[in-house]
Amino acid sequence: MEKKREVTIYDIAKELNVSPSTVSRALKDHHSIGKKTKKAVLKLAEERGYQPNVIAASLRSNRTNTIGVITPWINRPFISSLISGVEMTANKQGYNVIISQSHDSYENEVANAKALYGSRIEGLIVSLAMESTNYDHFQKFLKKNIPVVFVDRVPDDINTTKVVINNYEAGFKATQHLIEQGCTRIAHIGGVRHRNVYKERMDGYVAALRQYDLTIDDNLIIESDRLSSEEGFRIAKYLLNLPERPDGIFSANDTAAVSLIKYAKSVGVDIPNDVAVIGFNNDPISTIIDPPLSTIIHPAIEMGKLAATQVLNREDQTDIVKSQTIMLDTELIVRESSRRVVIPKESITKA
Amino acid sequence: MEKKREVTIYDIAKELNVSPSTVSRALKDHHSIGKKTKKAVLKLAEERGYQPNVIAASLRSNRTNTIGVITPWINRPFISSLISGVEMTANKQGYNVIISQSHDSYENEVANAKALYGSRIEGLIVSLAMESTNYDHFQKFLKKNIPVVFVDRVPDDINTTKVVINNYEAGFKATQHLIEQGCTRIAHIGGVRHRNVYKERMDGYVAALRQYDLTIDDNLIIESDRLSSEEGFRIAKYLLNLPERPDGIFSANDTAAVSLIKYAKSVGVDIPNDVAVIGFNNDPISTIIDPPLSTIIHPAIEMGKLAATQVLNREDQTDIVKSQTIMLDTELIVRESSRRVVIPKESITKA
DNA sequence: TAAAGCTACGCAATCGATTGTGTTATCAAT
DNA sequence: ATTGATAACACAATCGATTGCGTAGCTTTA
Repeated sequence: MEKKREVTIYDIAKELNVSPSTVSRALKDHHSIGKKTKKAVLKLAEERGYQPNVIAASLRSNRTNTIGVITPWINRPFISSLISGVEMTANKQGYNVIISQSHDSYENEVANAKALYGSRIEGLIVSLAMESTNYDHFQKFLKKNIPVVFVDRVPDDINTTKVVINNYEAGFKATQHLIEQGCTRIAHIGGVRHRNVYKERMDGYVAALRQYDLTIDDNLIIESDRLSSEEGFRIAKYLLNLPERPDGIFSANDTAAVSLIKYAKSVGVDIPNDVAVIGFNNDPISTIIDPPLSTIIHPAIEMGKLAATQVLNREDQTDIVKSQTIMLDTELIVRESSRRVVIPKESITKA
Repeated sequence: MEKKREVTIYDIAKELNVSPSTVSRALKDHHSIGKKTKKAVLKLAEERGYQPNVIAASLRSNRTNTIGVITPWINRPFISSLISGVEMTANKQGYNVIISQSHDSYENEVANAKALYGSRIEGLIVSLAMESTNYDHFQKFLKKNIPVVFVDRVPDDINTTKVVINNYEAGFKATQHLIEQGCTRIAHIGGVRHRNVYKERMDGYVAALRQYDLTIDDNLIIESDRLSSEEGFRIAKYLLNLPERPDGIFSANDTAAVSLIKYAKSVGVDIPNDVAVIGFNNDPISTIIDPPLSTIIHPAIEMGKLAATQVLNREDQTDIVKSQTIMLDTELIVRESSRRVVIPKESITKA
């Protein structure tokens, strides 16, 4: 099988008796090329099925038209939606998106960053691994002025652009909602504290309790490093069997909240009347569980689009604005898992 | 801000008073380079933080170490898991993965294929858009001997490697299971017929009915082009209000099945005793719905890994085996949505 | 009519790594 | 001491596209 050589600008140049540079310029619609020549080049290029060699162009121009993405996993509702958003705007602007996953491991994250750096990506979008507390592996991008945008799970001590949701406010709203439903003993199922999203949701939770003069009971604040379905069951078992059972639970994700509801049902605890529950993320499962789970909406696709926009627009820009945090609002979705028939006390004022 | 030039083999060569070719060979552990020279080169490369320019190497060697993926969407449980699998094996072999989504549109699929072709990918993994019935846009890959592997939603008239599940058998098993539970009037919620997966699931369904001498009623066979949640409701409404209501329903995906169950519950139809239901995919929601949904397991991550393996191993291989279909087995998961207490009639023999 | 200004294009270097083809030492063998 | 073999490296072309600079030819202007 003979290798069919690709058509190059040289082939076209030779055939038209012009120079390769003329062909190159004609193809790029350069002003200094005559109309006739331009037309002839375009025509022949079309005929010969000319495909520009982006690799060669990349080498010369030092641009790859590619951005990279590092996320913990890609097969999770929130993250896959986020990546979907990234792909949409990148695609629209003619950029490729290279993905990689850290599996929540620091080592993988470092390895992925290194690989992407080697691939000469022009921008990087990262949602941090659960494990990561050191962020040096991103410095080489910044030093080379390659924009790095963090999304959702972001570091706090690095000077760059971040796209996040207002986790604090969301945590506050969720908790406040439970309070307004008459809950007074509210537990929180949270993630690891060193990860901004979980810390802030908890902070919001604590702040709400404070604002409404409710006691903060450390026994009701759980820190889980997984927030998986299994963890959800384990935690549910613990919380619902406490001597003084909580009457409201704010979970930092839907997965754990759903497991908790399932467990509650299995032991005859009434949701929402015995215990009101609210989750986080608005995963598909939240609408399926019975009773449907109240939750917080994450604008995942939007976040992806925004992150991509940030990365792409940061390019060849002066570094006046080095750091920036874009904070998106969330929305509280009240469903049956937390909607009580009881009228909240009048003493409670809306914030 | 001064542009820091990257360290090249020329820099290293100059500093060591050797030629760039020697540096290149030393870095690649070529045999014709002396130990001392090799060591010196490696040492200096390390010191200077040399990063090989993959673009330049690509241009010369005509290899990009990149594969492309085109899927309808990426934010769907099955597909994101599939991509996750692709990424894992590609990453392990040092390949990048560029993703793109067709949004189930033929036009997008064509555009994506074109873009990826331009990006000089070395392999392509595709799950077809719902719309696509023409596959010419993949021919240019095949002509250039770039491996194309189709996954799950595959064309039937193209000569290349495919990774699929045994949809026919799965459809058969699902239907047979309903029959064994005593259902005699079984409906099927299917997808568009021109898409292999849906056609085959339906074929399996029909075959099972035939084998057990049940009548095939066209009114009970629905073709939906979305199989969305909304469609599920619409179809549920239709099916459950038929004069002769079906007593079993096999849905080609979980989304529609779950909607159907929800609707059934809302109108007081007992699942599984009035109507037994089975879905397809084992989406997370299938375990959350009450009663839990029986379904068919798709080995999504495995399929992704396999597809990637196929693509990567097909390279620089002679084209002896041009076409190959790898068919994976599925598993029937019986949950409460289809488990009846009734003993199936003795007349029913297992296949 | 000569100087100045365009128009339309060609030349050749460049981006870095790779690789086929030399070219020198060095050493063993006769 | 001469030859052939081998080790260790250098040269230079190559992969295609891009681009700063240069120039021939034609037009315009004083």
